[in-house]
Amino acid sequence: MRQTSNLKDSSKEKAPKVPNALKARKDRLAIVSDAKKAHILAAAKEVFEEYGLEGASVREIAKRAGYTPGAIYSYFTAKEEIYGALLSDSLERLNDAVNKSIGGAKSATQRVERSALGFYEFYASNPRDLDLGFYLFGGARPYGLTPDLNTTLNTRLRDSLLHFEHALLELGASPKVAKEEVTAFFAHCVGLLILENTHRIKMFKEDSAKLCATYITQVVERVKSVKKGRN
Amino acid sequence: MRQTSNLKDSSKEKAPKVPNALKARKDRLAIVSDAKKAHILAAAKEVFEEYGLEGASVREIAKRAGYTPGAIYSYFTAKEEIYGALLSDSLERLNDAVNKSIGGAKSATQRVERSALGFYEFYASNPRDLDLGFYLFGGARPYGLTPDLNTTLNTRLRDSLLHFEHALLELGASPKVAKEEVTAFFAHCVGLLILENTHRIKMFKEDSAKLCATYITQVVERVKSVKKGRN
Amino acid sequence: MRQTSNLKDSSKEKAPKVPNALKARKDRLAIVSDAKKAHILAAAKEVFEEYGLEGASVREIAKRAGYTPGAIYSYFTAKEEIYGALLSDSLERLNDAVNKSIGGAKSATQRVERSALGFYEFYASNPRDLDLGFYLFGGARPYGLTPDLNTTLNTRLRDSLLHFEHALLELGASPKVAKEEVTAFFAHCVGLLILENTHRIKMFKEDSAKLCATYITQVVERVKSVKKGRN
Amino acid sequence: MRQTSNLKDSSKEKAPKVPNALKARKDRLAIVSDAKKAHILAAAKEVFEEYGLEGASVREIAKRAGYTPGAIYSYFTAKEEIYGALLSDSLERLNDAVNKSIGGAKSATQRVERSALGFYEFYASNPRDLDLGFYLFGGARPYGLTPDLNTTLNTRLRDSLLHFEHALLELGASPKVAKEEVTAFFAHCVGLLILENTHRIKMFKEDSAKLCATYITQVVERVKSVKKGRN
DNA sequence: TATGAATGAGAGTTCATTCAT
DNA sequence: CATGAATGAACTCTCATTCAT
Repeated sequence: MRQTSNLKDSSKEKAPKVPNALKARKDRLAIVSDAKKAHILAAAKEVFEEYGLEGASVREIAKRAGYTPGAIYSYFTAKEEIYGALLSDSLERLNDAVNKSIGGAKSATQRVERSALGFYEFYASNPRDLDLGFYLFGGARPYGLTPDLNTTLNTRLRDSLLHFEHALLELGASPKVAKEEVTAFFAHCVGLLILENTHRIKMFKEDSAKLCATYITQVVERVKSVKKGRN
Repeated sequence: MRQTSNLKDSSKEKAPKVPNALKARKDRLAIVSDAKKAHILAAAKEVFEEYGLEGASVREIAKRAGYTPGAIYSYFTAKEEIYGALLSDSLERLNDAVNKSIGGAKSATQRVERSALGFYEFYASNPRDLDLGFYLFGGARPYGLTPDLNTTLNTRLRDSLLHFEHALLELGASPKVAKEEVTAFFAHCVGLLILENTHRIKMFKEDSAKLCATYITQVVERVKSVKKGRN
Repeated sequence: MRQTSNLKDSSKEKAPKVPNALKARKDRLAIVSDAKKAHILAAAKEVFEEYGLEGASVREIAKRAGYTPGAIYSYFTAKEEIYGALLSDSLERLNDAVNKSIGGAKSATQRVERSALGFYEFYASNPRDLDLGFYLFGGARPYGLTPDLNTTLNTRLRDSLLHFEHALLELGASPKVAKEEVTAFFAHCVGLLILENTHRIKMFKEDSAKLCATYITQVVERVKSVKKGRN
Repeated sequence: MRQTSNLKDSSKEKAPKVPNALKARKDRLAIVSDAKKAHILAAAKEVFEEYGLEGASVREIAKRAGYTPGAIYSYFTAKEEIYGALLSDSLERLNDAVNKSIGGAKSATQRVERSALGFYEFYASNPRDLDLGFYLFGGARPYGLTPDLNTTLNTRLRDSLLHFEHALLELGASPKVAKEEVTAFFAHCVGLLILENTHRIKMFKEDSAKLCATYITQVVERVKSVKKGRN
């Protein structure tokens, strides 16, 4: 969990104005608080997934975390804040996953493929995060996030696709084409994931992972062929 | 609105056993009743769109339609029935729109393009229907529709894409490929529409209608080239 | 059904002020109305029995009688009036049953036995009437009968036990003893019937009809022995 | 009120692992909670008596106890649970009353008389408990008590009459006769109490307490004379 | 007479949130 | 920090009754 932490980077601080003993105590408390917060968030994640955004109740979250409802408000000021924290954390993990996926890629083509697949696979194998992210993708009613947080979250989502865009450029796509392909890929992904995740895909009896791979291949081919054409 | 009407075609009836006056009165009442039902559904559509599936309340629907909450239950037996009626109607209009779009198509290629575009454009230009259909596409928690209705609705959705599938076959696609392309197109569409409709697409600064057209062109090319390859 | 009828005894009327034709028409209408009323009451009886006094709804009564709820109010001014009519009718039938039971009794002893058994058996074999009568016996909340009707009904109930009282006197009981025995018998009956009718009697694994017969025998013996003692 | 208490006997505890302060606080809260629960139950008892089982509303109970409706649900999970608690408590007090009544009885005859009278008098002097118990006696529609609770309550009711049955055996009655007499007495009691409690007894102008005493005397005589006959 | 529509009150229950302790 | 109690508003839905037609 990577929600904003109470912990501060304490290195390089000199001439503390607050006595060191007091400070240490504060840090200790903050660590404990963070751990409890994370515990509540884990419970909340389950509940949000099980009951949906509106169906989830603070009562249920509290129960699952082993608290009374009131206690939750020591850590979060409102139900919506919990959702914000959860979403925030989810996006961090998405970016981590994409970064890791690109890891050892040796060619531009590989970078294109792995960044795209990394994105898809994160959500395919973490359906709960798809549910959470749904608000961002547009499926759910806005949920009262602060405009600031909203912007931050959108940026982080965009970030997760930057590697893909860069790799396309590397592969020879024009900036315009790259942007178009990123958008189209994102839409395609969202569509496939939704269908897959809610078993609605069975309607068409297809395997969404395979379809995604096919789509990525097509993107690569398109970009390469256009480049070749220009040469 | 196409919900099952109380009206019956009364032309060509001779020697009525029931006095004409009575019958006429019943018809009149049925017309009024249908109109009122439609009026409530219109109000409900707004409310569902504004507040989402779970956020919408019978109270609000009633208020907007100019009724007390209890009055709604003269027309619908439960909140979910309202949603069902709305969704049902929406899918009928979707099918109408697709049929109309194919209308004067002169070639298989045109049939492919128009059936796909017809689907896309219906939702692009009727965002409220996208919201309604969302349950079917998988975005929201299931909403307690009866299994029967659920099946019916899924079938109607599938129907709206059958023209596209048939046209692909006509164009030379194998049944397998046709199915895959339908699924992929559907996913792509859903993704684009969601992004477009919730203004999330701006994030990528692209025009989703254009992207859809591009996608359709690619489908046509793919199918044609595969066919050519086989020849 | 013996609810107050619209029919009037038209014999012995001379010099009618209203033309005969009109009168005949009125009578005809009244007969139809009575029949319909009776039909509604029959439906109501079922409903009251099935759902209890408070659980019964005008909607349900109307549905079972093949009417819309509003139509009921053409025949009864309120739900409670239906109950009153039902109760009234029930008591008339109770009195009929007791009278019939005494019919061919040849001795005072037989009259005691048959009047008591007649009372018990009416309710034992018409459990629905027991439910109805329950208000009178005290089990249910008062149900808004008019004081007039209330008095009438109480009187009719009392009437049904007068034969028993008279027979006891005949058998030699003093007026005081006769009254006490009537009251005690009534209480005993009510208790047994309730237990029997609601299957609560099984708790004690006894047969209430047998217990009632036993009780009546005891009454007869008591009265006879007291008389003998006095001689 | 004897509903399951939160209080635990804390005497004789040594070396508490939980700090005493905390424990004391918990106990204090539990006492207060119990008192409040009792207070709500008292209000509920009034309301149930005034409006009957179905007429009583959670809103009214809350108002009378000085709460908002929602607050009630901190103490009871459903309206029916309130009724169950009330009935449970009532039956405990009934058993207490009967036990106390038998207290100093010196002979079998006295035990018969006192156990029966104890039963009668409990309800005669606690009319509200008669109303409550009515469901058990069969007067009202079943009220959705859990089958478990239902069984428990029936057992407790049966318990309250066991002393009477045992005393009859002691007096020389055969097991069969004892059972019959218990059942008959119970029915007689229920009948008398209902009549007395709803002032319906006035109809017969008799004193139900006197009638009950008379009935008990008769039982004793019957059992004794049968025994004598056998000797 | 009978209908269908509508009302207004009220039912039980759940909820996010607050707050004294 | 955590609790248990409490609030007040909201929820879906049902009811007896009225009334124009």
